[in-house]
Amino acid sequence: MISKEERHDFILIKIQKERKLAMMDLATELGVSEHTVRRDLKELSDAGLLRAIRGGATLRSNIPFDIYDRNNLDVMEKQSIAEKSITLLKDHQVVFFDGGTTTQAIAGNIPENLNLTVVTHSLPIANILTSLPNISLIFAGGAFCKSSLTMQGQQTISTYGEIYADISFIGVCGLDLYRGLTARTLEETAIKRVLCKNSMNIVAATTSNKLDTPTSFLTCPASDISYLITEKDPSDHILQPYAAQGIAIL
Amino acid sequence: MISKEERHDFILIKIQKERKLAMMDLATELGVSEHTVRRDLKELSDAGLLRAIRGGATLRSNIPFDIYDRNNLDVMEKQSIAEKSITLLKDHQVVFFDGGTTTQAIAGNIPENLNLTVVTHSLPIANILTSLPNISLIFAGGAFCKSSLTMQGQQTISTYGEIYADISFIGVCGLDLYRGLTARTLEETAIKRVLCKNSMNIVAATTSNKLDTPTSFLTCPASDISYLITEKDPSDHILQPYAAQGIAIL
DNA sequence: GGCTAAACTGCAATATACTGCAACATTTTA
DNA sequence: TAAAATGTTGCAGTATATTGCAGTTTAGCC
Repeated sequence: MISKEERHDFILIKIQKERKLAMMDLATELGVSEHTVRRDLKELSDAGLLRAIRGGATLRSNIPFDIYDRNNLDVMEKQSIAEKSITLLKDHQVVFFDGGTTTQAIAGNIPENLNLTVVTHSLPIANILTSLPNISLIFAGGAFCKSSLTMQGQQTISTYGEIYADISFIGVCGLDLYRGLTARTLEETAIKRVLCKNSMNIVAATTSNKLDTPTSFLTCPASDISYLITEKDPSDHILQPYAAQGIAIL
Repeated sequence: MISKEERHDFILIKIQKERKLAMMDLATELGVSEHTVRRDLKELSDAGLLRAIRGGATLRSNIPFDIYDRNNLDVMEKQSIAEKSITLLKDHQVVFFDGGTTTQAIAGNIPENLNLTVVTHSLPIANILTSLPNISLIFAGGAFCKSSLTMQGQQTISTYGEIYADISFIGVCGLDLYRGLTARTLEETAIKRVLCKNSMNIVAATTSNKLDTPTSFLTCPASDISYLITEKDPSDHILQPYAAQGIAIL
C-alpha cells in the first residue's frame, strides 16, 4: 500500500518531468481510485504546487513569465494587499516600485492626495502613475523586457543606484525563510538587489501562495525584509515563522 | 488529446509572438473544431487577456493614452507624415524617437515585420512599441514630465549618449531656416541635442504650420537636418527654401 | 444597393469529468 | 482494545467540453 504523502511526492516529481499528467493514468499507476487522485490533485493545487485542469494537472503555469496570465489571478487578494500596503505611505516619501502585478495593484491604489516621489522600472506602473497629479515620477529606463513589461540592464540598475528610498515595494517570485527573497532570473535579481540595498524599508507584498516556495536566485535574506504583506490576517499560522524572524506582518 | 488550459496557454503565447491570430489556423493547429477555438477566444477575451476580432484575435492594447490622443490635432496630416516617414526605415537599424504626437504617429505606423532597435524617452511611444514583436525597445528613463509625457534630465541624456543611431525622428516645436530646429524648454533642447549629435540622419517630421515659426532654444541648425517630412507635397512652395539648403524633402 | 462567402450564434447530442454521499478501511490515540 | 479521525471507494447525479448542424449576421465586392 502506498501512502498519501508518497503519492503526492510521486505526482510532484512526475509532473516536473512530464509537464502534464492525466488523472486516469495516475490512478492506474498509483493503484488507487480516480476519485482519490482527484483529491490529491486538488490538495496539491490548493497548495499552489501545480495547476489542476480538467482531466489531470499541469505545471503551475506553462507560461511562467507571461504577465497577462497573472494579471487576472488572485484579484481580490491583490486588492487586499494593496489596501494594506498603502497605509505604509506618507507624504513626501521616496518610494521604489518593483515590477509585477501585485506591486501594480498597490500603485493603482495610491490616493490622489498623496505626495510621493516614485521610482519604477515597470511600464504598466509608470502608466498608472501618470494620471496622479501629486506623484513625481522617475522612470528607471533600460532594455525593455516583453515578458515582464519592465526594464532591465545596466541603465536600470544605475538609475536606482543613484537614489535612496524610504520604502521599496518588492514583487515576490518566491519567499522562503531560509533562502529569503528569490527571483527567477539573474537580471531581475540584479535589479531587486539595488532596490533593497538603497531602501530604508523593504516591503515584500505577495499572495500567500508564494510563501515557502523558493526560486533560484537570491535577492536578499528574509531578515532584511521590514514588512510582509499578504492577503491573510497577520494572525494566520502560515505567517508566524516570518513574524518570529522579526518581520512586521500586515 | 490537448486540454482546454493547454490550448489557452498556446494561444496566449502565440499571440504574444504574432500579435494577431486567425481562428481557423488555430483550429487546425490545435486539432479542435472552429467552434471550440471560438469559445476559447471568447473566454480569454472575457478575461481581458486578448481582444477577439472577427476571424481571430489580436493583442489587447494596454495603452491608456487614448485619453491624451483625444485632443490630437491634424490627425490626417500626421498620418500622412507617418506613412512617408516609414519609408526611411530598414531592417536592423537603430532608431531614436523623440517625443510628440507626430513621432507618436510614426511609431504607430511601423509595420509588424520590421526589425528595429528603437530608443525613446516618450512613454506613449514605448507603449505603442510593446506590442510589436520585432522591435527591440530601449527606454531612456529619467524624470517624467507630465506635459510632454516624456522623460527628461541627466539620466535620459546619458542613455542616449551611449548609443549611436542610424536615424532620429525629431519632434518639432519650431523650425526656421535661420534659427534652425528650436524647442520651448531647455530640458527638451538638451535631449534633442543628444539625439541629433548621435544620429547619422536627422529627420524633422512636422505639420507645415510649424514651419517658419521659431521658438527660443536652439537644438540644431537647419543645415544638420537630413530629411524634412510634412503633410505637403515636396513640390509645395513653402518647402522650397528648405530644399535649397540641401535638406531632402519627403 | 444587392449578392456571396465567410464568420458568428444557438441548439441538441454526446462524451467525459466532477461532486457529494454513504459505506468501508486504515491509522491514531486515549 | 475501542473509539475517533482520517483516508478510500463506488455510485449516482450533475456539470462541463466538444462537435456538427442550421440559421443569422457581417464584410467585402460588383
